[in-house]
Amino acid sequence: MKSNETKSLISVARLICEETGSRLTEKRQHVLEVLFKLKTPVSAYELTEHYNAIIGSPITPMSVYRILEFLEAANLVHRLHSINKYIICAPTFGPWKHHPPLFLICKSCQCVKKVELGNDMIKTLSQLTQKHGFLTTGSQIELNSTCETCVSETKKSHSSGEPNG
Amino acid sequence: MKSNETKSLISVARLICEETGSRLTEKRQHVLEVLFKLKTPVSAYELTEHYNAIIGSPITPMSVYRILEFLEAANLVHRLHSINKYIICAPTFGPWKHHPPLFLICKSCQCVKKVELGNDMIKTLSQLTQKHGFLTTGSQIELNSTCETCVSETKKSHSSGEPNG
DNA sequence: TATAATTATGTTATACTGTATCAAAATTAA
DNA sequence: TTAATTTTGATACAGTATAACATAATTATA
Repeated sequence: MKSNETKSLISVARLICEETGSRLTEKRQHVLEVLFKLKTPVSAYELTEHYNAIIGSPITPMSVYRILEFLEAANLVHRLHSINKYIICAPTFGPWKHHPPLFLICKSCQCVKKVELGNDMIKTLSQLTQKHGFLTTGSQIELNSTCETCVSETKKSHSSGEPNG
Repeated sequence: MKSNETKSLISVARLICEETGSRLTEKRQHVLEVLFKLKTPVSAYELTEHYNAIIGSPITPMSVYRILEFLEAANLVHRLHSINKYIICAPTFGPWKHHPPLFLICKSCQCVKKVELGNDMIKTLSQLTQKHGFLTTGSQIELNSTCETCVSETKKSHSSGEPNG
């Protein structure tokens, strides 16, 4: 039993595919659904495991890579280069042909937060990239840092004086 | 015969290491020198090949990884997460403990441009990351896009109507 | 409808990337 | 000199990504 959210996701995805003359096959749908359920970013191999656990018919990493490539090109999935993982990207997250969001990625626990940039920020960034000979559209920004949780945990283990072994 | 630039690089690196009580060993020096010569970002394995080609004594990827980790912690080498590559970072490029630069990376040819951000830009970004529970210091920003050269080359091959096979 | 062309997936193999582990060597501290 | 620490050597292996070719499914064309 699919949720309404999932149904809407699939129908939007189908529209996007039809626009470009490509097909939203069953496997591609399933990959989207699995990513939608997970919400959190996963590697292609992790996705393969989840797929095989959730969906009836099995899939190989090779197919997953191909499907991810397709979905990424269709702006339905986003690839986080810094951590080699994938997350669902539309329609809940929305496309960003002209307004790339900022992805905050924790170096330690690899949690991710998507942040919308303000208009002036976008403008400044666009000017900067153009000035240096890079395309603005289709760009994606990843900021690698450390999240509060990981910072406080590091502090704890340091201040408590517990041994590392 | 080492250039003056290389000599100054090494002496600065030595100072940084001495500050933290660590050692700038021969291998570490060599890795720095190879990266300095290359200027362009390389993977750990590519670096290994260059090292073995340039330097007399051979090195294994395992050692290269360890040395890169060390040099990165010392702010002498920068790791570009998005493309899993390393570039020299000091003293020519300078450290950025509190003012992370923006790295423009071409998805197609993987060329890299380092861009200094203005003070207001830094400020806005810092506020944004803090607001979302991420650390500001030690962060690094990578923007994946396409460089002008690759854009025009794509256009050329498309407009000329030449077949893809 | 039959045939050809295109697209998508199956399957296997393999290359590339990164880390764990333990041993040996080199350096520093006592 | 001995002990502790740091660095490197060497091997194995886990994880990531792609190449290549075969088969199946879909679409286009006669």
